[in-house]
Amino acid sequence: MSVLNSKKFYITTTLPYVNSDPHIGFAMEFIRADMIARYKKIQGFDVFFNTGTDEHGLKIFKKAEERGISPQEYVDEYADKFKALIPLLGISPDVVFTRTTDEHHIKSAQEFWKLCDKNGFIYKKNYIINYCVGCELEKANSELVDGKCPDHTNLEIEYIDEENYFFKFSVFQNRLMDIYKRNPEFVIPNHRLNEIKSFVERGLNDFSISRLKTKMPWGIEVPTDSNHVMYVWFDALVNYISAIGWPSDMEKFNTWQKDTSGMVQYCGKDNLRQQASMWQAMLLAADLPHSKNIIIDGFVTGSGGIKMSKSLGNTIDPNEIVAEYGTDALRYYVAREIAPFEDTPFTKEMFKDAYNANLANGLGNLVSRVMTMAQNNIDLPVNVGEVKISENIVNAIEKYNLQEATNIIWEKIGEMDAKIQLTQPFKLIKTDKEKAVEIIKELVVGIYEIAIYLEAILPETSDKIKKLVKQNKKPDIPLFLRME
RNA sequence: GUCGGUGUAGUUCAAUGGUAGAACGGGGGACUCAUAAGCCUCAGACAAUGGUCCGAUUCCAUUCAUCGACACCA
Repeated sequence: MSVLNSKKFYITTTLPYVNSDPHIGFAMEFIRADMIARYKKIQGFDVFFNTGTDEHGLKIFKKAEERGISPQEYVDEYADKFKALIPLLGISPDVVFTRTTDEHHIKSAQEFWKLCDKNGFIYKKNYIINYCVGCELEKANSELVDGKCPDHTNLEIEYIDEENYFFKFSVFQNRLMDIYKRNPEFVIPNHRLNEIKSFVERGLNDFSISRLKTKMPWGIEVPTDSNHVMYVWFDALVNYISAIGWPSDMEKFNTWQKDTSGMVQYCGKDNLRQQASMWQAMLLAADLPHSKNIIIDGFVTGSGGIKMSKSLGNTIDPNEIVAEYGTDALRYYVAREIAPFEDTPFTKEMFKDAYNANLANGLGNLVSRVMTMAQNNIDLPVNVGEVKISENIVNAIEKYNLQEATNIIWEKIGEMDAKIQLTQPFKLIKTDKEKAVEIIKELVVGIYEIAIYLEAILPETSDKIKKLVKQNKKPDIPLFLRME
């Protein structure tokens, strides 16, 4: 199969850290990236779609220890849980799943380290660690309250002096600012670009990129020093290029990183700095091209914008939603009801309301009423012809604004319901059959168009509608049953 | 504390220096092809205070509320 001449597109999610079960925030990110990937495929691009799991680090090591299993057993179990999202969320089956424990990733991360080292951007220095004996964990300065661990205020923080490798982040300030200035769409939405600009503008500190192996054995060994393992940055972030063959298959790498004019990264707002500054500096350090777009999502919150947490009991489990409403219902909600780029509350109540109003009463009901009229009054399937995605939907998706795109589709659904009311083909059929059939045919073409528009958003539903049109048949069971 | 964002109907959002729009939810109506769905229709809002202006929801200031950044937490 020759793909030499077609356009290329590379999109990736962040790799979630596997210290807990998949949550709705990642499900949202995954679904959105999938919609963009599917859309690009429909537009004729060859698409590389990457996701995976971040599986190293002290927290995972400790959790495995607590459960008395090996870290590898622990991460295997979690990798499976995250892989299970692919069918659950209706993700393209050809998505590439990169684990940071994969052999090729480990090699890639080590080569990346060596290259940055060779280029003079890695050095060793002493690093003071805040260690809480109560948590048995290192603490960041920002995690401390009045110099103490908030969970163990009775204990003193121990300051441990150890040697770490550092990355010369500070020298990239101007070059990063340059990227931001030359690429006004580099970070989407714009206010997040401003945020990262002001962060970089204030000046950058080098960051620590290794840990002593004696304290944290669960990581990728630093290739130049077997006493150290890599800290998360030089491990997890490198997956974006290890996934596409760097450095073992440079032809593949060039296809997906250079011919695409850069990777598109989806991430949550808590990942802005890593993706938009640290990772970009790392790419510069390795003489690799920077990313094309970094799309920042808001958080899914509980009712009233309150942070979701297990203790508040306001978390949403994607498994539960899909079990009750189906994959496409969740995809619909993610695309249209959760604001792109901003925080949005998500409650089961809100979900049910949106489902009933727009999927059961809206799309599902429209397909039923149109196809019933078609089946009863037209002998052969309607010739629907060639349908292209409309211009305004294309524009919305180019801006990664799935809400705007789906709004356009639902406007069309509303217009079709209004048209049926206005033209009343179900009544006209008794007096002017020819005219009524003509209207019904137009309606069938209309829902076929909607099916085409929905291909990337609700693939399963899109297929169902196309099939019904081709068979000139009303659905045996409603597409989306009303929920009470 | 410093810097920045936001505050509009019950809810989620939109627009605008000059009668504030929508969707969902709620009330009413006529219809029946459809999942008691769809259509029509009614009610309902500019956080507070001051200022600029002929006129402010929109600009400015202050207050209150809320979110974020201020780095090595992923």
